[in-house]
Amino acid sequence: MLAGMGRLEIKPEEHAALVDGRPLSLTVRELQLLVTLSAHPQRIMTREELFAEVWGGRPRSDDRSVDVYVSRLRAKLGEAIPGASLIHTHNGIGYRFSPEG
Amino acid sequence: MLAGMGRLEIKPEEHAALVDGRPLSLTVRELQLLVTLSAHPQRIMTREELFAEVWGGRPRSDDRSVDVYVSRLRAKLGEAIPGASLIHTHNGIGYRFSPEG
DNA sequence: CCGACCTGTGAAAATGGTGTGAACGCAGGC
DNA sequence: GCCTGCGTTCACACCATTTTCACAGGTCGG
Repeated sequence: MLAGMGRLEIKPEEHAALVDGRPLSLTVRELQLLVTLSAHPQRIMTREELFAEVWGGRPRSDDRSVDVYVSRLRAKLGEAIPGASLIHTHNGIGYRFSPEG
Repeated sequence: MLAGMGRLEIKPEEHAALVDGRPLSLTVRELQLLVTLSAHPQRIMTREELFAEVWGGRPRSDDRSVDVYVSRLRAKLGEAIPGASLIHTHNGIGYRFSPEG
């Protein structure tokens, strides 16, 4: 419970994500993506769903924006919570947020 | 109910198979196969049927794809639900999915 | 105008999935 | 108990997808 998650709070209304009470410095897009992912814990979300929520509309068929922002998000989360892996890849489908790690 | 099955939920629409609420990390093929098998509980399905549903078309006469993917599926299910044997071999015919184990 | 940052894109590198052949093991018939 | 046929698993080569990097254009504040 203390390991990995429980340390991370997400407050969309305050445009903030906190680790141990300290705000991460996320860009708007990164935060939107984190909010969207974490709103559906343990649920596998397709790129299309994520894109629709964060960017709006439909992604081009070869659009890699979601992947790139997942990568950036992971980098910042990984720095703030070393060892935690909160965002899981589901090959050929999309991504899944898991509070447990 | 708690032993073996009842722990396993299969949600094709969500591209997921859950054990105790947690998604297994199955590949697309593995999931397709599990979905197909579990759609007909207690029914013996031939390799031809399974191949047609998952791969489409007819298998080559010496095609072992179905067997290999059954093996991979069993491995992942066995890890997630130790002791359960959900997929039964019917020699010379095919495979059968049994929720009871 | 300048510098700092955010954003999306293309492309290279890394990772993971797929199907095949071959080795192995088990079950059933004799 | 041995043979034989089928099922199971392994190892590998090929292909697809994901991850990461570098960059160019845009925006905002000083």
